[in-house]
Formats: sequence, structure tokens, C-alpha cells
Amino acid sequence: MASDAPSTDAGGVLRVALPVPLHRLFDYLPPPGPVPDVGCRVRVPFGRRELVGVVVEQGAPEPGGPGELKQAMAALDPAPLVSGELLASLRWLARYVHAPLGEVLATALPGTLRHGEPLPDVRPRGWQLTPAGLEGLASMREGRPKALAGALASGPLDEDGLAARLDGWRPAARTLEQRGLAVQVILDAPAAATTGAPGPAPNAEQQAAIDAITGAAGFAPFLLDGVTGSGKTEVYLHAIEACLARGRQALVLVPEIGLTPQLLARFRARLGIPVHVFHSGLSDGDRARTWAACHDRQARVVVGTRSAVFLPLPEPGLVVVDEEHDGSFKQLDGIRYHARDFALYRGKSMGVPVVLGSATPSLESLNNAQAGRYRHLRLHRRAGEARPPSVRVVDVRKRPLQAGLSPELLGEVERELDAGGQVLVFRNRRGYAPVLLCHDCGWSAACVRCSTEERGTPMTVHAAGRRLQCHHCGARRPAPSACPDCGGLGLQPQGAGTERIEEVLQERFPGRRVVRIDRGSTRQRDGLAQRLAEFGDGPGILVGTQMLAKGHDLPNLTLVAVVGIDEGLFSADFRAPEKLAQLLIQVAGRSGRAARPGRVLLQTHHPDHPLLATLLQGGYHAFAAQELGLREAAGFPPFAYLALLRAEARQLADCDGFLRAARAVLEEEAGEEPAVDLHGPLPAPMPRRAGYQRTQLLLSSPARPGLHALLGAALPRIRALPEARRVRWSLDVDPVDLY
DNA sequence: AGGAGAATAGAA
DNA sequence: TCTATTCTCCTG
Repeated sequence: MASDAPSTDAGGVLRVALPVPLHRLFDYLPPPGPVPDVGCRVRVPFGRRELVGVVVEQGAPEPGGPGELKQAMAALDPAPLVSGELLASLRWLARYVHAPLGEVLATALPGTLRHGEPLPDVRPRGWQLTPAGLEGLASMREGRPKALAGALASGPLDEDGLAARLDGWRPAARTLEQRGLAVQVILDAPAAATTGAPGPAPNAEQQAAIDAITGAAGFAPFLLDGVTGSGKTEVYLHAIEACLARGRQALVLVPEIGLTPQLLARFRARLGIPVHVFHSGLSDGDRARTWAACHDRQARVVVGTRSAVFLPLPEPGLVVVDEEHDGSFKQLDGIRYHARDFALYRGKSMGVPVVLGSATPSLESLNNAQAGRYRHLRLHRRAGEARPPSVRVVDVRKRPLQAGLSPELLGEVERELDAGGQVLVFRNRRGYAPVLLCHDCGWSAACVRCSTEERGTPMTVHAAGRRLQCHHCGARRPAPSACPDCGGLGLQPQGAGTERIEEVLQERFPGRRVVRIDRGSTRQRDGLAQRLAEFGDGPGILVGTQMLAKGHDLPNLTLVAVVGIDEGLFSADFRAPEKLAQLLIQVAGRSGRAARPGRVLLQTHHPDHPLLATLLQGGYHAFAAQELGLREAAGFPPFAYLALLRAEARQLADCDGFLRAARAVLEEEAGEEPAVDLHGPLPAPMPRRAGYQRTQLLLSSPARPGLHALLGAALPRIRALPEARRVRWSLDVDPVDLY
């Protein structure tokens, strides 16, 4: 049929990126009908299956292709979905992480869009009673369905409004729907904008930061470096308001743990317009709706975690990365991108300011600020009358410890409780005890699937000593009652995790509220919020891990006791000191946010350790200056650029064989005066995990272009190595953990 | 990746 | 000799 002929000039083909691990595009003849533009999705035949891909170029067929091209089956979008700046930035990212564009696109798109479903309707959805519902209202049983029906009696309500008004409205709505009492409707009028509540007047430092950000024309990177409680969020809010006033969209990235209802409530109250969210907890459908709302320009402010950096912003005005030092911005599998770094790239190509905020900036960002690449905005003053906490080091050498807690520390906790205060005992290790040890023969429980042959990684004791769990592969088994080696009954949990600390504190302070917060105790949805609600405002003890270092405000917290930091002082990982310092400052910042001054106790066997000394005397910036000096001397980031080639296989020889061959290729491509140092193959810090051997090859270079040029030249050959077929391997550009 | 045909090793 | 499993190749 002539009408089905492609309407482009002869030879016009679509170059399509497909979600397959192949480093090339695929040419197709346009599908019947209008030719899809660059940025549109198409459904195409591929081998014996069908795939959804994105048209990323149009042009003449690539030379060397098959004689006869296949025809795309259907165009899926009437208008481009991924185009302009977003497509260009994703193309850059694909080159940067050395991944196929199709896989990068697949990572960037929400599931439903990736699978070819149409862009969802973004008009607000609401609920309305049916005539039967209106009639039956009076005779309904008390409960949530009735409460919902009552709320709807005066007219339809939008879902955002319902969420704010009624907990658990969705199951209730489902119930009403099933009984034919209510239906979902599309509301044509968007939710009315209320005027935002004004915030406190900014202080001079905040105002200077706001002026700098709002005064920027085009791309400008800022490091907003402000102590805990100095009001960074207030600066963001003013910058966002200015962005909205110019009719532009704002994107705010937060760490996984930072996207709390408190933060959203504050944004919503201040801005007076819908604040969209985007995170991994949303359903595919909700994610696609937020994506569509951004694409349609309806969403003006989006707050999201790592993957929100891929949202389309056709009217961009501002990008904020809160807690920019946080490790959760780096994706550890699949496409290993760093959302903070990609946010900077996008800001540059969108021509908008990018604000990186933190009380404990990453050494990378601090270095960039000091080198003049970022504007360094400092906030020294805590807002309100909050005073910085006083920090005391508790030397526990030769002191009797109870679950790792010294008598001094317990005494301070008691005094604080008696004074009506709240205490946080921070231990960066969950479970009951890190090790189960036989006192008679020295046997210790180890995971059989992880680490080296003779010595497995210790299994953590959980459930008050009744269960063993491997934190690396997730294996669980009951704790033995007698030693499997010698049959003795002298099995003893060694060390203390949060569970055991909780137990000891409960015994020591009977009648006091002791609430434990860690990944084990907050697994269910809203678990964290529930536990904190349970904790309340009165005197009591919170026992927790990482999770408590940020996120929820705990205004009545007056004492923070940090225990078990000693292992972090002597880690092999070159980033361990930075992470520990950030953690200590963040945890310390949890105390004394209200009028009462906070106190921090640091319990350690190494009170003279240089990290602690510098941190306590000079604060985070003194520590950072010292650490940057060490990094520079040792040739570590940010003074070197790294890439890590990882290999995993059942047989160690396969890993080694592959990495050796890869190293040979790299050496050959590097030529006479290599700009890149190669280290390895070396066993990974955890050489055996879940039954697989793991080895790695580290590439390090003083200059990024040299590193990427070498990778670009060597990777096609490495992919083609026969040894590559015997291993699972991956490349991580700018690895954060060398694991 | 994932599907398929080819090659290879085990069971009757 | 037939079938289960691994290997190798290919995708426009």
C-alpha cells in the first residue's frame, strides 16, 4: 500500500536505542504512518522478540548494516518523550559510564514507560460518591469507609486532599468502590493554589546565599556549606520561590532517608502549590504520573531521591542536591551513576543554578569550591537561639563495659533522663552482637557462602541470641546451642549491636521508654515514623543506627552518646575517615535543636586519634583540610580519578584470568607513557560473597580525559575477550566503595 | 539480555 | 539412540 510508505526521503531510517547490553544503535525503517521524531518510543522486532526503544537519530542507514532493514512495528508517542536537553544529557551519561545508551534510557524511564505504555493522564484524580453512596451514607457502619464517604458527601475531592485529610483513605476508597458507593473521577480543575505561609526572615548569611543563587544567570554551581540547624532548607525555599516566580520548574534531590513527611509538609506549607515526589517507594504508575507531570510542565516543584535526576524539566530553573555528601546518590548496580554529579551536568546543559547543600560536604565538593569551580556559600550561624552542642570524649580504656557501654556513659544517660531529657545512643551496627564466639575452643559463627575459604565473614547474632544472620548475603539460620566444633556450651555473643544495647538499657533503666530504630525494627512501611511517634516527646532513650543520623527532627533530644566508632578509625577504605567524620558531625547535630543546649559523648579507646582530635578542635572543615592533604599526598580522589573493573565467578582462576587479560589490553592501549595507573587484579575486600569469588582491577589517573580515553579504546577489546565469557564483570566509573 | 540452534554429555 | 544441559552465536 502506497499510503503505508514511509513519508521521509528515501534512505531515511530510525536509529533506535534498545534496552540490550550492546554498545550500538539499531536501524529500522519507520513504521506505517507518520515518521516518529527523535525522542519518540517505537515498538520494534528484535531477533525473535519485540522490544520498546527510543528513536535517538534519523538519517541514512549505517554502513555495514544488513542489506534489508526491518520495519518498526509502531510509533508509541505522538510527541517526543525523551528529547532535547534530557536526551543529550543521557547520551553524555552513557559515554561517561561507558554503558549502552539503550540501557541508560531504560534506567532513566519509569517502568511503565519503559515497557511502552502511553504517558499517563496527569489531570488530578479524585473520588466522588455515587447516588447509591449518597443514599447509603446514613446507614453505614462506623469506620474509615464511612469517614471517607462523609468527606465526599459535599462533593468530589482530589487524591492529594484526601491524603492530607484521612489516613488510610485508599483502602477505604477501594471498599466503597467495590460496593458501588464511590467512583474515581478525573477532576478538570487543578487543585487551587493557596498562598504559601511566609517563613522566618532570613539572617544576613542566608540572605547573602539566597541573593547569590537567585542572582545567577544561567548555569552556576554553588556549595551551600552550612552547619546543622543553620537553615539551609530556608535558603532552598527562597531560591525555589524565586524560581517559581520566574515561571520555571525546580528539582530537589534528597538522600533516600531524607525524603520525610516532615520535609514535604514544610515544602507544601511554604510554597502553597503541589509538591510532587519521586522515589523508589512509589508504584510504577505513580512514578509515571510524576514523570508525565514534569514533562507536561504541570509539576513545578519535584522532590525526589536518586532516580529523580532523570526527570524531564522542559522549563528548568533550579536544581538542589540536599545532603550532597550522602552515599545514596551513587547507584551501586546496573548503570552506576552518581545523581549529584549528573545533576551538575544537567544543570550545566539546562543553564540553571545547581545548589549542593551539606553540613559536611564531600571532599570532592569542598575541593571544587576551594579551587573556585563552585561558589562557596557558608552558613556559620545556627538559626534561632539553638547553640552548637558541646562534645566530650569518654576514654573507655580499661573501663568495665556493659554491652559496650561504660559506667560514665550510663551515668550521664541516667542524669539526662532524670532531668527530663531525651537520649540517643548511636551504634552503627545493628543486631544483637557482631560475633558468636565459643569461649572453650575459639570457634566463631561464620557465613559459609561469604569471604575466604577458611574464614567466613562473621554472622551477626540477632533476636536476642536465637538467630544468626549474614549482613552480606542475607543468609539466616538458628543459633546453635552448643559449639559445633567442640560441643561445649560456652557460646558467647561478642560485642554489642543495637539489639543488645537496647536490652541492657532496658534492664538498667526499668520503667523508662527505650525505643530501637534500625533497619531491622522499621522494616514495614512507615515503621520509622511509627516508632518515633511511639517514642514521643517525654524522657526516654532512642537506640539506633545510621537511620537516625538525619531525617526526622528530634527537638527534645539533649544527649547523644556515640559508641563503637573505633573500628571506623582503622578501616582500610580510604573513604572511611571522611564517612566517619560526616557521621559524627551529623549525629552530633541531632542534639540540641531547640532552646536547650545539646551534649554529645564520644566513647572510644583512642581518645588521641588524630581524626577525633582534629574534628573536635577544628570541626569538620579542619578535618577536611587535613584529609584533603592526605588524599593529595596519596594520590586519591579528588586528586585522582578512579575506575574499577570488577569480576565475579565461581572459580577464582576465571576472575583472575579475565582481569589479567583486561590488564594486558589496557597496558597495550596505554602505550609508552601511560597516563593511568593499574592496580591488580586484587581480591575484593570481601573476596567471596554468596558463593562467588570476587576480584577487581583498579584504574587511577591524575586526569579524567586520559582515563576515559583509555577506557574508550580498551573496552571494546575487553568486551570481546574470550575470558570475559567465563565471568560476570562490570565497570564502575568514580566508584565510591572499592568493593 | 534473551532466544535458538549446535555441540556435548549422560541414560536406556 | 535419544534427550538434558551447556555453549555459542546473533540481534538492524
